Amino acid sequence: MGSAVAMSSTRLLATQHGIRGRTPPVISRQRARTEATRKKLLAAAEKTFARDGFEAARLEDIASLAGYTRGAFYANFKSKEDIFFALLEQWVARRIAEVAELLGREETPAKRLRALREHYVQLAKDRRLVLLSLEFKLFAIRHPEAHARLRTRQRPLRACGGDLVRRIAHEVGHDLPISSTSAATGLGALSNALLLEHLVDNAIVTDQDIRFLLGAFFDAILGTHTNR
Amino acid sequence: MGSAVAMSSTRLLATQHGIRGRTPPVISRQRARTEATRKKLLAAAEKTFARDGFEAARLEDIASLAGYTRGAFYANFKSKEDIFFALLEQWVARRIAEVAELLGREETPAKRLRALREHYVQLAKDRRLVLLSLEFKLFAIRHPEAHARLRTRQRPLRACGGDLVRRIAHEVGHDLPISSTSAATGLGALSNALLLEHLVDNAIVTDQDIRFLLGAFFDAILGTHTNR
DNA sequence: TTAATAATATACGTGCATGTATGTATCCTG
DNA sequence: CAGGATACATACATGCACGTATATTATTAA
Repeated sequence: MGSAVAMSSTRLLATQHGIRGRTPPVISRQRARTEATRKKLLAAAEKTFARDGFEAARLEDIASLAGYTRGAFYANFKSKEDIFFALLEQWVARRIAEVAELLGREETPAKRLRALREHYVQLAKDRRLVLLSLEFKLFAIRHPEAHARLRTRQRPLRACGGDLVRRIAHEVGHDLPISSTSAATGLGALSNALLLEHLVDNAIVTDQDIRFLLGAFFDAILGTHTNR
Repeated sequence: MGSAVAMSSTRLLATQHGIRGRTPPVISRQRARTEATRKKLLAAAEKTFARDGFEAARLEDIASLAGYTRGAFYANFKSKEDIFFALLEQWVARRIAEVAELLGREETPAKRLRALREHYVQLAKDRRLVLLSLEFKLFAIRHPEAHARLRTRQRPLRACGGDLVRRIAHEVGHDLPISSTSAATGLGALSNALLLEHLVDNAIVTDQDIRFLLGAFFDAILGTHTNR
């Protein structure tokens, strides 16, 4: 909708023609529609993969959850693997943005350190996030031909998290005893694993347990000794 | 083959009759055969589930890996779920035995503490173990109707690990800041998670990283400060 | 408004893993 | 050694998710 502006030129061809009162939108409605359904399909795939796992997930479910049939799916993606990889890219991009945002939010180094600590605790509350990242990892391990590709996509995220940890550790004058990337990966790994245990048996691993264990691990790695 | 002999008393019926020189085997050869194939099938299932995951695993593969066809499978198990649960029980029993064994091996409390520490490091080297326990957990999370059942089977193992940790911590005079069960579960969780990360990208999480991170976590929880 | 093109739905064919039914060999009883 | 039972294999039926081919609806251009 948007009565907005300027000749459509769907792609390269800027078809000049007598301008009139109502100028066509820059982006054709068709393209907008396509992108919208792609997003809906990706969102639906995210939910479905997290709920059922990659193997058990049915394209039918993904499409219908997005409000379409399988026809729409195949118009946008080649296969289940295809949308899986597309999801991974979206995922990595989002999480990198999230990390960057975290760095800029707090003012003082001490506050940033606390924010990072809290970040890992919060990470352990996002069920979808844990299950999805598990699917990515399991897929990589079990599909040698896709392993390299998945690893390559994941690495920027690892590096990004590692940078964050290194920077914050450096700010508070602490030397990491291992590579910052491993440290960040380790923290994320524990966070994921604890939520998983919590989901399996929340009577054995409680929310407080998670908070405590993650905090202890964080302090052990970043050499800080905050309250508690 | 086996020129052996005589009365099998397959189950309860101790058919008394004139005893002869060679006393018969208590277990009939048939039962022995059955148990042998069950074991082979379970071993094959263990490999297959770890390699492909529960969903992708095919009964055909399990059977053939064990040296049989699907006929033998269905003679011993009702379905894929059935062997999955059977595997879980075997698994829990074995790991509990393993933990008990660990406790009795070392002499002094200090040695036992070190052995426990090393135990978690070694845990992070068993690929099949990690992938299988992941499958169990994911299955529990994703199948509400089976969740309670799986949780019930897992709990003795958790309790057992918790006891071990508590006992050893107590021996060296340390008070655990959280429940011993959570502590043990947390340690196991980190161990699993780190191996998983290592399998995904062994350039980012190296063997030394795993050893260091696990050690740091262990010391943070059990309050010890051993060398490196 | 109409013709052309893109987006999505419907219909159809196919493969594959499951489960069952039946056949065959091995083992036990007497 | 014969008849019956048990362990396993082979053959068959079914269902289900996938992928493709075709039809229908929405959008754009003239």
